[in-house]
This record gives sequence, structure tokens and C-alpha cells, in this order.
Amino acid sequence: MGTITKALNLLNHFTELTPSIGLVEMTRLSGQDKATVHRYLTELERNGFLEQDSKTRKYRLGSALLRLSFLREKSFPTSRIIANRVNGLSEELGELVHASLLQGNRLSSLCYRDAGSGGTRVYFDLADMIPFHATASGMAMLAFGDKALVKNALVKPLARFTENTITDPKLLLARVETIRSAGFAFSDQAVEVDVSSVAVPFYQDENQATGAIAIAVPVTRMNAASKTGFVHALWRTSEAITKELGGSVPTEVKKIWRDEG
Amino acid sequence: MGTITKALNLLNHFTELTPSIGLVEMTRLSGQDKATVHRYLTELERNGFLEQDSKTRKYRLGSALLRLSFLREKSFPTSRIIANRVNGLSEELGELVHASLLQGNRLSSLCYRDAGSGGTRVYFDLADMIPFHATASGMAMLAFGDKALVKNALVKPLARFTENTITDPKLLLARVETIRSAGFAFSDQAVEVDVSSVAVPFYQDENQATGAIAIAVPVTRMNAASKTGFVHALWRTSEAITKELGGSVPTEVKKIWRDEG
DNA sequence: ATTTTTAGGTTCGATATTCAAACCATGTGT
DNA sequence: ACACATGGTTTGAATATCGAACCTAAAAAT
Repeated sequence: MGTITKALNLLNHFTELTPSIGLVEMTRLSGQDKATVHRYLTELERNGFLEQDSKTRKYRLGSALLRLSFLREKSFPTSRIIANRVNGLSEELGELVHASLLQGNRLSSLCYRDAGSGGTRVYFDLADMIPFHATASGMAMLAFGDKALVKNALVKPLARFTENTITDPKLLLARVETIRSAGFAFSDQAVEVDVSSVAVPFYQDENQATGAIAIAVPVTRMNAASKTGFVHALWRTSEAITKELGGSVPTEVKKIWRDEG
Repeated sequence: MGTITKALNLLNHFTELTPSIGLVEMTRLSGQDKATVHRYLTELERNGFLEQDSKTRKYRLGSALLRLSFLREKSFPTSRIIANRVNGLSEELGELVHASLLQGNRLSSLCYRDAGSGGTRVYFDLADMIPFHATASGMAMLAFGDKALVKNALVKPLARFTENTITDPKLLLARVETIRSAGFAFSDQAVEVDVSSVAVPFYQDENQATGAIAIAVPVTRMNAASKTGFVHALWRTSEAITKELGGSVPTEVKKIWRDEG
């Protein structure tokens, strides 16, 4: 692991709950030497990736991120494309639709729209990290994303959220296989009681999935018939997103979608 | 200059016109060794700061930037705060109002709103870099920002945009002094014929300016009376923004604003 | 008022990383 | 088949990075 990775990893310690971090605290969080961390932090600051509060001397994420993020969205409007489709599908079904993006070894929430609960707003929530093993989106990523993901994600200890959360790597691995041959992922109250969801991957190229879209509904609205409908809707939407992102659904996956659809 | 800076500087070569860059091209742009650039690029990619197109093998800005930018905006909504005030002022005056942010040694456009030309939309344009010497915003930054900025910015050769563009560092330095004592910057058709503008700084702490807001109008609408009005409006708005960003206008600057106001 | 603790920041020799030049692999146009 | 360009890799020599210990300031504790 090179210097750059180590420095950039410092940025990952900023969360919604801890939006600013001091030198010593960062040293603890990262497990690296204080001098090193200090050099990293100041160098990140000089480049606008961090800002230092002049009073508390704590560091927070900097405005260069805004600039680069705008630039990226201008040239590759991933976020806009996906948000549009999420909106459309949510509108059509009247259910909560959610999209997530793979970032390295982590899955982060991109946006969701809940038509059912009266909101027309899209909540961007890119900050949140999603556990692979407990969500339909996460399992879809494991099944259709980079094979190496599975090795990193299904390692004990796996957090338990509800009684239904599967925490045994072996069971999860078997489930990944099931999902791969079914063409979609399914999760029943594994992260929150009373919520079931289905998810399918989408692609930016023709190899591994780069993200997933999911529909989440109260268990009472999830039955064999509605589930089939949701899955078909997700397949359609994923194909649209994939196309707009300049990718294509891998042939073996496409075959399943066609056969089942 | 450390490794991290060198790696992060690679990101600055991505622009709206060249949103994806290959290895050799990046090597040329950065002037560094190919092996080094390759290591940097792959390491940035592994961290989600870049993505590689699977066909062309070119690199483009990655989605980690979106995530971090959302997180930053969630905890420190700089962009939202400034955009609101820019909107408000533009609405009030019926003129084009523009905000820019300092990022390291560069000034980048944050947003603008043009009420005059019928648009209600705010165009985010964070990608664009602004020349210090030819704009009111830029000169305001030099006058009220970090003193070291002047040394870096006023170095030949300075681009000429119109007949009015001042390109002599000595003249510009004198102008910076004038601006400092006047409490605002003024530019007359220095970047575009027929457009005059005034700008004032705003602060995130109590030391150096972190950005500037400007009003740009057709020369025909800029006279002694209207100019005074614009400047006063900008001072008010800057104080509001500064307060909302958790900063404060330095006492010596505040004195000028009070005396002139 | 003195000591202890905690935090931010700095120094310098040992050492791990980077550099530059050459090489390989692949693809494209002639 | 050929030259040419691009992406990517390897090498020992050169250089920048690492991290234990140290310094300073300020806040708690005695």
C-alpha cells in the first residue's frame, strides 16, 4: 500500500457523525504515526482536499472535492443519470427505489426516492456506507461485481442487524451463487424488521457491476407476484441505466434476464 | 513537494475539454516519469478518485469524489450557503451575481445567477479556473487573501483578454494596494469587452479571504452611483455569508466597510 | 502556582519509495 | 509485414518518506 493510498484513506475517516477530526484523533483512527499523519494532513490541506479550522485546528473535508465532483458530474453525469431513472421507477411503482455505487471495496448509497411516503424529494446520501452481507444491493454487488469483493466482504465478524441477518460466510457464499443464477438479489428483513427488498446490478463497462438499484417495501407488500413485478421493473431500469452509462450487461447475465423476463 | 501533492496534481489536469486522459498524455501534461505517473494513476484509481475506461484505457475522475463532496456539503454546506446569498442578491438587484472559491493557489468559480437575462437558474461552474489579474474577484482575492498569493499570481506572462487587461505586475501590485484601502475590487472590461464588475471578499475564519462575490454588469449600467450601490450590497452580502460560514471580517477591513458604508 | 496531561507540531538518521531508462505487449494505420 | 504509438513493467541507483523521540502551548489537575 503506497503513500497515496494511505493519505487518501485518511479522508475515509470523516463521516456525518465526525465531520472534523484533529491530528491525534486521526492518528488513533488510522493507526499510523503522528508525524506521518501530520504530513499527510497538511499536504492534503495544501491541495484543498482538507481545510483546517483556525480555532480548533481540526481538519475537515475541503472544497477541492466540490470542484472535482462538479467537474466529474459535468463530463460523466453518472449521478444525474441514475437519479433520473430512480425517480422514474419510484414514480411508476409508488415504492421506495434506491441506488448505490461501488467505491473501491465499499458500497455507498447514491440516492433514493420514496414515492410511497409522500415525498417527491430525492435524498442524496452518498456519505452512507452499506454493509454487503445484509442488503439486497450489497449481495447483488457480490454476485455480479468483481469476484475479489466476496473475499473482502464476507469475512467475520459480520454485523447482525435483525434476527434475519445472515452472518455465516458460508451461507452467504451459497446465497451469492443463488443470486448469480437468479439474476437478482433478495433480502428479507435482514437490516430492518418489516422491510424486504430486491436488487439488481448495473454496469459501466461489460465486466463487473459498478452499482445496484433496489426496491424496498414493507414485508406485507412483498409476495411472489409483486416480487416478480419488481424484479422485472429493476431489470428494465438497470438496462436503461447501463446503456446510458456507456456499459453493457454481460451476456451471461443478460441471458438470465431475458429467459426469466 | 511530496508524493501526495504530485499525485493529487494529476487530478487538476482533467478539465471540461479533456475529461479523460491516457497514461502517456498525462505523463506529458505532468512532466513526470511514465512509471511514476502510472503508479499514481492506478493508486488513485484503486481509491475511487479515478476510473479507467475498459476500452480506451483512459482515466477519468472517479466517483469517490462525489461521495466525499456530498459528505462535505452535508457537514459544511458552504456551497448551499453561498448559492443562497448569490441568488438573493441577484434577485434583489436584477443583475448577474457570481461567487468564487479559493482552492490552493487557484480561484475557481462556484456559482452564478443571472437575473437580468431572464434565467432563474443557478449555474454551477466549479470546474472553471479564474485568472487573478483580469477579474474583480481575482483582484479582491489578492488584496484580501493570503499575502503569498500575490507572489504566485502576478508573475509574467499574464494573459491578455481585452485591450483593458492589465498585464504589468507592477501596475497590478499598485492596484492591489488601492483595492485593499478601498475595501472592494473593480474591473473594467478586463476580461470581456462591455462588462464591468465589482467584487468583495468573504471569510471562513478571521484572517484571509477564502472567496469572493462579484456583480457583473454591462458597462452602460456601471456609473459612480450604481457602483456605490453595488459595493454596499456586496458588503452586506459578504458579511452575511461570512457569518454563516463561521468566519468574521477582519477588523481592519470591517473598519473600511463601516466608514464607507 | 506548580505539575501533569493532552494536543499540535517538528527533527533527523534509517530505510522504504521513487526515479529514469530500457524493455515488453498490444493495437493501428500503411 | 512494417513502423509507430500507447499502456504497462522491470531495474539498480538516488531520493524522499518514515517514525521514535523531542519541543511547545494550553488546558486540567494537584
